[in-house]
Amino acid sequence: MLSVVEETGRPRRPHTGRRRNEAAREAILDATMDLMYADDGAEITIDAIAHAAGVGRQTIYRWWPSKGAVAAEAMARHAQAIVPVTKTGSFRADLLAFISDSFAGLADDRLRGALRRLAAGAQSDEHVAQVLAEFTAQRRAALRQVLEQGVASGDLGPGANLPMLVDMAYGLLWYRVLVGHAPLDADAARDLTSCLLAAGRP
Amino acid sequence: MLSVVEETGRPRRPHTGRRRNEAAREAILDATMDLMYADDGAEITIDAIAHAAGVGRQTIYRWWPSKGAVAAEAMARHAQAIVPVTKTGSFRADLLAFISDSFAGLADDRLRGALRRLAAGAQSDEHVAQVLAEFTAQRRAALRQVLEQGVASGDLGPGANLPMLVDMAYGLLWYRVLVGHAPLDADAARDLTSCLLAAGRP
Amino acid sequence: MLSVVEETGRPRRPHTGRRRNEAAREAILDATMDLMYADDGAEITIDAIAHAAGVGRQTIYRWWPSKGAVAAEAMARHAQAIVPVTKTGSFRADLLAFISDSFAGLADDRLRGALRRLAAGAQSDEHVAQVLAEFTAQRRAALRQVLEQGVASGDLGPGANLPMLVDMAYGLLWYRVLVGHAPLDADAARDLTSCLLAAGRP
Amino acid sequence: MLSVVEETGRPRRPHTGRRRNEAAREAILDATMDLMYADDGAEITIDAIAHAAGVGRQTIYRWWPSKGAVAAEAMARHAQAIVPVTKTGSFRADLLAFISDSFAGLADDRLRGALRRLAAGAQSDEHVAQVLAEFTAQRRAALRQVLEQGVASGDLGPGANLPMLVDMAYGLLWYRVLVGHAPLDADAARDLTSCLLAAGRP
DNA sequence: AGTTAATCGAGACGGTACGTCAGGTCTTGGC
DNA sequence: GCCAAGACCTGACGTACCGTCTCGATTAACT
Repeated sequence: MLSVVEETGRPRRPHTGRRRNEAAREAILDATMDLMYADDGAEITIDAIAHAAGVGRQTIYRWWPSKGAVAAEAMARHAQAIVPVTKTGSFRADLLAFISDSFAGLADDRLRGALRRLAAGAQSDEHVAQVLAEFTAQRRAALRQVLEQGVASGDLGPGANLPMLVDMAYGLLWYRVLVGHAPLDADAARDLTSCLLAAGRP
Repeated sequence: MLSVVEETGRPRRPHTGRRRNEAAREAILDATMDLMYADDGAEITIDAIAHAAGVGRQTIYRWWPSKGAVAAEAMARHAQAIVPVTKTGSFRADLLAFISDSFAGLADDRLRGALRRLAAGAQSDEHVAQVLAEFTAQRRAALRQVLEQGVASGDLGPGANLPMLVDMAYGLLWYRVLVGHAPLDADAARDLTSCLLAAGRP
Repeated sequence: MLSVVEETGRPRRPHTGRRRNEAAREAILDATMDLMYADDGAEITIDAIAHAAGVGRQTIYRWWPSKGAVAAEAMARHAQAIVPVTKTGSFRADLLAFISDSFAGLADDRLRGALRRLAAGAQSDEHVAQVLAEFTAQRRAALRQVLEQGVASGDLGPGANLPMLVDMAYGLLWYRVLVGHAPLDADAARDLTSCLLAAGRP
Repeated sequence: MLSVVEETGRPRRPHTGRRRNEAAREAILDATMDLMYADDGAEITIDAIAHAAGVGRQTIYRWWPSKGAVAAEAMARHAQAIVPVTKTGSFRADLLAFISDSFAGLADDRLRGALRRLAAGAQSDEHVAQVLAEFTAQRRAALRQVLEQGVASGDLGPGANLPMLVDMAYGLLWYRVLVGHAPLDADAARDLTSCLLAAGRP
């Protein structure tokens, strides 16, 4: 529909006067995500975000304290429960499904790239660090929920150190994502599942 | 007046003519480490490294392809034999010692900060990524060596998935370093050791 | 505390937003002229201009294509109406006055130095060449105007080759400025005037 | 002859031990002239000269105090009486021939470029200035010699201001070379000759 | 209905760091 | 001692972003 898009391809947002323009805000977050997903390894700059969003730089600085804060909010918007917890009856099958799904999602180069940028950004930007912390906490909680089913079913011992098991699992995932020395494929998912079961065995 | 040091306090390195000046190389790496250890949060600049090392910028660019590569090599130089493999006779004690020592080294905020910078830099700089890969490969090899003693002693089963165990251990370490949601203290070392033993049990 | 000048002594120019800041432009040109007039023989640096003008380097690059172009424009600004055309009634007196004034202005070492830099710069910088061309064209036009009075009064023949006379006059001037083998004093002005009159005689 | 030139095209000069290598000296001067004649407008660098001459930079610095000094000496070597003084019997013809020949030599873009570089370099390098002074003095002497024939023959008056005529002639030449606003063609030579004759007429 | 006020896209501004280039000095190893 | 080679320190270059500032427009909210 031509009325929304100029021939430059830039959406011509309606002015909202003296109230914040939500369309601009979303354009900024969308553009930021696009850039984080981009696999060209290019550094993300405020200029690039502003230009991609068709926005003035000042509009970004008006609403976010730092580039990391923008990236963080953009990531947080997209970090919704990617891996739903399934229940098949068999604990091992449930755990394997959870881990396999988690790994499978990371087969996408662009998503893996975004996570790497997120982790890297968190090391120097407090806002990003917070988003990473919340994001990983959600994931840990989800996995822990799965493992607690294992305790309930007796597949794991009552004294199993669940936080440690969770951290070992996600530790392996992030370690391989960030270092890249080994894949996160179906075999890895199976092996990790076995190790976790053995480590938590009664 | 000392013959080695000018009144400026800068070591007056002897010129080595048309051959690479090893003293300059080491001054650069030392200065880089000093700056990485500095926890003032300041970004490390090529200018800062050059100035601190008493070196021209071009001398850095001549030998390293990027700032990250310098930092990486500086890190690698200091990461030698941080954790010596001990042998006490008991496999569990050896493994616990290795992990405890590894964790203990990371109690230093500045070293942890350097590792975080290293991991973050690896996500956008290919040269840093390579050094991180080599560095972590060394550490994995060291841990694997320890675990193989466990296989030999029968504490671990002959079919234990050693690469997976190693990645789980270092995964946990890096995960907690980079996310910071849980400590790497003595309890964590003990718990991790137990989990690894259980996961690799015959 | 003065409202215009900070304690650093730097004029705190008002920001003009998204429009070019004329005050900055003039500060740049003024600083450039100051540096060109400085006879310390130091090479003029973009950094030096920017610093002296209290301006970022990029602001210079934004508006001028090369260092020479800045210098050229700075020169051109100061070269306005250095030699006013006078009219006394006697053509010979007018011509002598014009030439004498032109020569007298070059008695200043610093102005002569600036012209030498201008001519030298024009040989390798197209932008400077253009400014030099325009500047010299203005001067030639002024002299030609004087000579045309001579044609009108009959002191010069109707077929006098005015462009050649003009070029001979300014040629001598520049030749002596650039080579420095002979002075541009009152005697020289008188002799040149005589020669021009003789060469253009009816 | 192939024994002198490597396949790289670089002359393999014989080493002269602890005595200065004249072949190297000439290679440097030749390379410098080649670069000055080059019409690509590129700045001449010591590196470029050294590389073109197949010489170490130090060998240049050992024998010349500055880049300009090299260029100056190189120019001086080639500045031998380019314009021979002819004698046809007619003073006007002799003068026209001298001026025409002088102009004709400057039809070559590369020679004109070299002269422009020479004049430009003289403004900031004392050594080049000296060479330019000597070179132009030679030319002025040659032209003066021609004009003195005119005085002897009566074509010029006994009180003709020869230095002024000479400077007007060469002034015009250099002015047009350096500013480039008008050509140095046959017409110009003829007009200049006429003006000089008129200006020096008894 | 007119005034005020805040947002928006835009882009100039003063800076800082970048990576490159050239200058001039120094040393090696061969002759 | 001269020469080719090339590393060294220095410093200027032109570029990329940063975060700030102002503009003119647009519109909402308040007279």
